[in-house]
Amino acid sequence: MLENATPAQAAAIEHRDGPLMILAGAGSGKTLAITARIARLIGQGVKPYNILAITFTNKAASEMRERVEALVGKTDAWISTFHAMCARILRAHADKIGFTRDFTIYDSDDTRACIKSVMEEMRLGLTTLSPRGCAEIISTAKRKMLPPEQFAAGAFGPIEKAAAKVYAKYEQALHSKNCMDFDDLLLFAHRLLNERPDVLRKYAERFKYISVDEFQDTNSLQYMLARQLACKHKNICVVGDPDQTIYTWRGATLRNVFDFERDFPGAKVVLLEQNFRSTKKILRAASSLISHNEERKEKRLVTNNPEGENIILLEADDELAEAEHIVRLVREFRDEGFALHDVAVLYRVNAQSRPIEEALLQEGVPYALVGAVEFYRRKEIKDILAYLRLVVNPADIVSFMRVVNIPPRGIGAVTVGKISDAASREGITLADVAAGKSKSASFFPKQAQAMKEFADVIEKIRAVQGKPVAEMAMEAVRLSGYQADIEKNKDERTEDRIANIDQLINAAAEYDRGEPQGGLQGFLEHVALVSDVDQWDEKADKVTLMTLHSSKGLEFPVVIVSGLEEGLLPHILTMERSGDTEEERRLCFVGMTRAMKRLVLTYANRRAAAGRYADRLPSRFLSEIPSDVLSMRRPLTTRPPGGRMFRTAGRRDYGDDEFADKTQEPAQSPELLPSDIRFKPGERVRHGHFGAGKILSVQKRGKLTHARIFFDEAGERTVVLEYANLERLED
DNA sequence: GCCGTATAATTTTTT
DNA sequence: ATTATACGGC
Repeated sequence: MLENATPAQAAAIEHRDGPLMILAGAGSGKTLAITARIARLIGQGVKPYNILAITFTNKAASEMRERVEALVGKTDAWISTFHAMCARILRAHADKIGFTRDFTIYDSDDTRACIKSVMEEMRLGLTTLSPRGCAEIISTAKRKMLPPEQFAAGAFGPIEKAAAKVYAKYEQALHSKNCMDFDDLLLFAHRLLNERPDVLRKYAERFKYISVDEFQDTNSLQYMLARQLACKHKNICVVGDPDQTIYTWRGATLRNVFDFERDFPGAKVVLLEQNFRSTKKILRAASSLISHNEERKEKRLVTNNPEGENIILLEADDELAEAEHIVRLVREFRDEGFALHDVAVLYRVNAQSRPIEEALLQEGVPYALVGAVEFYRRKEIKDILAYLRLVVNPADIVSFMRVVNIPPRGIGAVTVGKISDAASREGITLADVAAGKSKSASFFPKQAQAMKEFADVIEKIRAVQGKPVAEMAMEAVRLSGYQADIEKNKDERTEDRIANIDQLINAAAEYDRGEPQGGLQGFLEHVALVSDVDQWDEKADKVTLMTLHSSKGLEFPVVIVSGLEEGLLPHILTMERSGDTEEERRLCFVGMTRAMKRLVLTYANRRAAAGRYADRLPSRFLSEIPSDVLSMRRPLTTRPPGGRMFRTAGRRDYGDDEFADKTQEPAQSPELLPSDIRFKPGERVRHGHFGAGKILSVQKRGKLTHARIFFDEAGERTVVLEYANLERLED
């Protein structure tokens, strides 16, 4: 490998001891260099056990592992993301920070759900603060390592003050339920290493050689972790390209790059400036674009590659036409001799994939969608996983709330409220309350029965623990009633849902094969951190579709960057602050520099957003590319404005409805009604959900009795006395 | 009290 | 267009 390396690459690969920073331009072979260096260290007698390599994604981690193992054979080196590494360390030492080793990891959806339920419990008006916004504020605070009290002290304005209160309650909720969110993984790992010298010593001594890839996209907490781990041997190698910083919205900061030289005096700095990937024209276009960033250190990027073809600039009427022309171009490239797997279509937002998918489907061109609605976040997948998570951690409140009434078993919002009240009042888990262990709560017999059945389902799945995870997953699908529910309520999504569940079981079986010792706990962690099935097969002959963000670190002979429009790239939500626009430019730069031989840029004059069409202007980034490397390609065909060639979405069948109605059973009336519904106006009562109030009026309506009640906190409401289970209060 | 339907609100990128 | 919430029915 050294034979073919440039002097700069060789310097990076041959560097052995002491801190090293590789500033590597796009396509300069940085991943190759870092992999070669690790392989060389092992070849020189360094034990893989003493090596830690941090990558940005799990995919990158498994690729690096494959490359290293291809060179030196199977290894027990740690090659993973920061988050996976932290989870591994924390599992081993969970007791030292007040958790147990089977803690649950919340992804961003779980986190939001948890914050939402905390806010509801606090009866906080959702008008000032959305759960989403609150989650964002809390995450930012955590990344700055501000605990709730400190954040509260510095909170400014009503929104931050409210968020600070939620933050404190949320932390409590997570901790008491043995759960952690993504930020906690980093935070607690840092705290553990900081407060326990014995633990720090163990890892700092073990990891004699550390490398961090995509260093430009690490946040300060991650950098601190890396520094802690490198404190003993100081053999840390960081690799990055400031021009490819595209995750500042997640806390990434270039300060790490500047701090590195300060924190590791005498660090060797290697610049990789030769590009081995792209043609001269592609590189000229990308360089010209990125030179428009003002907060940037000038960096050269040169190549000995051929001049290459011009970049195709494609204008389309709307996103449907854009998609059709993309498909047409794909066929042209195939006729030129490119394989389908040579082609990638990149876009700013996942929603852009849909018209492109439809066009590819229409023309019978196979494609692979990377990312998108991540597999493990699909509804039915999360439902099944929630059952499995409850087996491992019965206190997991988010999973409990998620599936306690999925499939519907007659446990609604009010009952759920009672369950969570009882749980926090008595200090027992939600699952305990469902199993009937609460002393203080009272439920209708129907609800109590349903809860018991739910608790039994969890117990029955637990009984299969120890068997392969795939079998447990199958049991969960069956025992939960999910399978029966899907078979009963058939609709147009049924096939998809069944396919997804099959895929989940496949993924579990694959996990069982790869990690026979991992168990359910290991599988759930894998799922929480991996976010997508590692199914993207580069060898399969398919066009690849993915976001610009996910394309980082990859390369393709042919790249089509779509949607170069003002408001989309740069994205509208980033256009207010100029710094953010610079990040969008870097994002565009990342996309363009994925291309080896051919590059296509596309934009549409109109695009549907939120169901409505809006006119679009070409992106400012297009004007920053020299026109002599561009070839304009106008649409070959046009169609009437707004006209659609084929649309299947939104189609509805009404014909079957009346037959469906006949097969439906009549709704069952509750088998038991509270005996005493004789309330009169003026009486004070207590309601399970709305609290205390005064009856204004009572009115018989058919078989049921409606009462108008003024509640002290909830205001005026109408309730049905037969169902409301009111408690009479003395004046 | 739960459930189905009508209405309103919402759109970035990912560990 | 899709998804969360509000409302009314039983």
